[in-house]
Amino acid sequence: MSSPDKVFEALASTTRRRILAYLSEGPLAAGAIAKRFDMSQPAVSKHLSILEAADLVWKRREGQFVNYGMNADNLGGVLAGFLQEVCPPSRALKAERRAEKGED
Amino acid sequence: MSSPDKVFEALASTTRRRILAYLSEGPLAAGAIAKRFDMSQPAVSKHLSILEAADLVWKRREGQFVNYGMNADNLGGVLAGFLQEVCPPSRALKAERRAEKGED
DNA sequence: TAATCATATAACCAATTAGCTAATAGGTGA
DNA sequence: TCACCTATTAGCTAATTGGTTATATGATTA
Repeated sequence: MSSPDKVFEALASTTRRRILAYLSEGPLAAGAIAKRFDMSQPAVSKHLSILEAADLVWKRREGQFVNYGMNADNLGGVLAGFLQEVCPPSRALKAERRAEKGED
Repeated sequence: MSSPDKVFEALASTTRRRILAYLSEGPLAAGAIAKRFDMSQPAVSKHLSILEAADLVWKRREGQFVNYGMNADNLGGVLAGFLQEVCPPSRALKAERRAEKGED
């Protein structure tokens, strides 16, 4: 149930995009994420809650810890949907393919 | 020379994403764009300059008019680049392909 | 040159954002 | 229960954003 509005708002912050990139390597507890960033732990917590509201990450309490992980499908879906809406189809898809080349 | 930072900042505004979608149908003069949106002409002008700074649109003066058009390649490139950086590759690309299906 | 049309810039305002520290809540284990 | 650790929420501030109206710039035409 994540609106494109929330996703793009979430992605507008460089810090949040870096958190996502960091999470792409695998799930982590909130504190472990905070340690990597040069800001207070509450600040990171707020960023995580914005990412969660956009459904870009999931969250699961495990004992004292709260683990976060990426929702890659949702991110890909929203961005691809936007590209489809906004790009003259042929050119847009070519650009994606160019970036894909060789992967997978 | 458009940084991802500027692109994501530009895309953070719903109004700007709507302007892009509108421009995807073809180039238009600033005034023609402004008429479609329920806000003042200066406000739209400012949005256009932010889109231009992110290199998401081009701008060309023609007589009294200033025409704007999309830079679809740059948009696609930045978003695809980000997906590559942030998504566990296999899943991310599958999501893009799902959205592409049938197009082109 | 003066009048007019199309855009952009300036100056301002209200609302939002991103950070901080301090306080609170949730969970573990002596 | 108490002490301790982890994480979130509250309350604050400074900076940024997105809009406004008024003014300035640039191009055309009489």
